[in-house]
Amino acid sequence: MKKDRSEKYEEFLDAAISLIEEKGFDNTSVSQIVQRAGLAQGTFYLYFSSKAALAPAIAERIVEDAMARGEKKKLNQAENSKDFLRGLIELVFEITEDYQQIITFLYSGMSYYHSLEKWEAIYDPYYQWLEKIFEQFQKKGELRKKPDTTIMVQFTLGILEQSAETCYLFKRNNGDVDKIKKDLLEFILKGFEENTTA
Amino acid sequence: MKKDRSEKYEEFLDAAISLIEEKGFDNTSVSQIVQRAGLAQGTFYLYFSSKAALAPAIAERIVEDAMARGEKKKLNQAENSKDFLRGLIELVFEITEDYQQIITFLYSGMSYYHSLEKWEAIYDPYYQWLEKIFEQFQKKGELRKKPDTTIMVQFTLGILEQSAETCYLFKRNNGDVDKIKKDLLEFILKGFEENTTA
Amino acid sequence: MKKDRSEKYEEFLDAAISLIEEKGFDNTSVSQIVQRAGLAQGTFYLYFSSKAALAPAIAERIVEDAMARGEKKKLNQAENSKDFLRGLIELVFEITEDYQQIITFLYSGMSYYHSLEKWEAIYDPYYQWLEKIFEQFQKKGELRKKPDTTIMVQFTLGILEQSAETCYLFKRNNGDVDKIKKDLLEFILKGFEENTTA
Amino acid sequence: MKKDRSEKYEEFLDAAISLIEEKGFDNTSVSQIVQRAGLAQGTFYLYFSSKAALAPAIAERIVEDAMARGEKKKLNQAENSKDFLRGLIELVFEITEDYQQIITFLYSGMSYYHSLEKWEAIYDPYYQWLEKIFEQFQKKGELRKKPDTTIMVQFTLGILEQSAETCYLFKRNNGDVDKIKKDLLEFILKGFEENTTA
DNA sequence: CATGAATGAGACTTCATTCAT
DNA sequence: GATGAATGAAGTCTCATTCAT
Repeated sequence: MKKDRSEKYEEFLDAAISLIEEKGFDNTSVSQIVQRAGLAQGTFYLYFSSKAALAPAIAERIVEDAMARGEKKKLNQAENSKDFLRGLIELVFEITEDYQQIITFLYSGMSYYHSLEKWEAIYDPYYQWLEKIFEQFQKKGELRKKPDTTIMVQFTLGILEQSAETCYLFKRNNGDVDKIKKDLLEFILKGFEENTTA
Repeated sequence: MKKDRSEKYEEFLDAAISLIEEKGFDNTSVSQIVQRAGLAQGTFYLYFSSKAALAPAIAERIVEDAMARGEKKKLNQAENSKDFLRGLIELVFEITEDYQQIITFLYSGMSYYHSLEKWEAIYDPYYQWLEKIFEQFQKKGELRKKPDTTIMVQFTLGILEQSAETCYLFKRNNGDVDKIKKDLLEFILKGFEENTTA
Repeated sequence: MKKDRSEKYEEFLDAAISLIEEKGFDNTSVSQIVQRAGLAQGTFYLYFSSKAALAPAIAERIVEDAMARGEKKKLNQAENSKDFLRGLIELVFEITEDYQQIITFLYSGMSYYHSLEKWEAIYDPYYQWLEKIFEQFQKKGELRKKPDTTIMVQFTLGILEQSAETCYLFKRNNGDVDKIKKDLLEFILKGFEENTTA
Repeated sequence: MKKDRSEKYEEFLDAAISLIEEKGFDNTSVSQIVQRAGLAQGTFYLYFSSKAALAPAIAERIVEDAMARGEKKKLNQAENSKDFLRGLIELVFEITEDYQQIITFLYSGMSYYHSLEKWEAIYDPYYQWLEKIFEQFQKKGELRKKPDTTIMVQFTLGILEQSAETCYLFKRNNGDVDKIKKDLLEFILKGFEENTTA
């Protein structure tokens, strides 16, 4: 089993992600995955030690995708915290729309299939990257210093993910997605912004 | 299949919840459930039409439990919004600690096993109950009017659940749970409180 | 378990026959039968020692029904062999139309569920009754003497049942049922009638 | 699932036929079949999509067997209609002796497990083959023209199958099987033969 | 007599994984 | 490396039958 992404590794991952997004992890069989990938049953086990090994691989893929999109959006070059947050909101909503089911599965599958350390290692770069940006704006004096950036990232991602999920899962608030985003922006800013009124 | 909660219905539910909490839904078999419940295999199907029918039943149970605990905590009689939120934070953290895995499963199982309408019907009383309390404090002038209570509840529950989950799943912030709760309180209040400083 | 036909005994039999006719014996469960009969699960076993005990009871019912219809048609008072056969053809087609699936099941279930002697005892009155009529016409000189009446009955019933079954099962020959009946009449008469041409 | 008769496909079919012959279709389980075939449980489903898929496969096998035996007997090269019929009687009795229970099951299982069209397609070659032979003798002037060959075949097969079944199922007429065959021959000839006496 | 909740054996089927080619 | 037929354990669910009320 090689982990350095070969062509077939990626094909299996693509197939797996699209199937799990459609039917959930447990309702997706290895044979469906290999069929969609157009490869042979046995070949799967040349690239993944087991079906369960897909979970961290998928998480990795999503984290990388999120960061790539964030950099394409030039989040770290945002002029001010408001613009940055606006971009982050877009990012989280996009990712959630694309990987909704997968993400929820990843949360539920985490503890059973793998060690938590493994998961933390996977998500760490993403968190670190965001913390760094928050720090920038703290230094610039746009954001408060009190909850440290770890917490800020945690809270921000928390509401954003949950809200995006609610938006796409239950299609209530339908059409008002933009209003939700606006409310979120305001809510988070109020929570973290330096009191500029004083 | 009778759904009016009989003694055995509850026994099956107890067994199912504890097992799913331990191993996840798909890794829990009906035979394990009946074994833990001390009943016969066939009896299970007298109370649940299928294994999948457990999901909404569990959700119902949790919602009822949450509301019962909330009422015991007299959340709706809180003197001010700060006390109320403090209580709500406690509530969400407690529920999450007890039902952590189950809740994540419920999110992931929703779309595959049942209609969204069913889920909304189950969760509705809980949301309504909270919205009503938020309204009280809006009327008292303690909370802002702008994001309507639906959104307030959604955001508040969103960060609380996500944060509690993060706390208990990854045991980082360990010991600092109290600090997290304090930060959450402050963050939410800043986001929704009427500017009393002016 | 009483075998002398009580009201409930007949109700179970009615329910069983209609269900088996719809879905076959093995796809019909005792619980479906009691439900259609409007009685309780346990009550079934007061009237039938087991599900398998239905088979001979049903056969009995059909044989009785066939003979009752035959007597109502006054088959034994037919003026000549042609009229008699015409009536018999009608009878077999009617019975087959009403009990099609059941009859085939009875054939297939015979050997597994019960002793052949039991079956012969059930069908015997029917055969005897027909043999007696054939004899009348033999004595009158309308039918040949050579294949004895046992064989005549066997052959006649054989083609009639098979043909009726084919007509109703495969709906080919559709509409031509009358033509089939005419052909059957002619065929059987040619086979058994005394050569009146000489 | 491959249907092109592989070695294992035939092994499963052999095992299934012998078991069903012994105990009937519904009393035969897939595990018994695989056990008798000496293969694994899962392998069965590589060759048959379900247990029900056995039914048409078995029918196909029997039809092919019947035609192969018929050709070996050179039925279509019979010198006259009498010889042909004698051969056909032998054939039907042999087949019925070998596949007695199976054939009855096929009749009863037809409607529940599969579309009638499927069944007709399976049996069609057999009927066509026989019709062609009957036609030969019609053209030679040995058989009457009036009931068309479709009907002739239907009637002939009808009595033969029913009689053979009766012979082997109820073992009455025991020893007299030859007499039955003689009577059948005479009966059918009388029914279809051209009046050569005139 | 009648009831119907409870039982538990057993049926069908799926699927992750292996291994000879 | 790649293949895909074969495996057999395990899962969900049904159902004939019993028995306490």
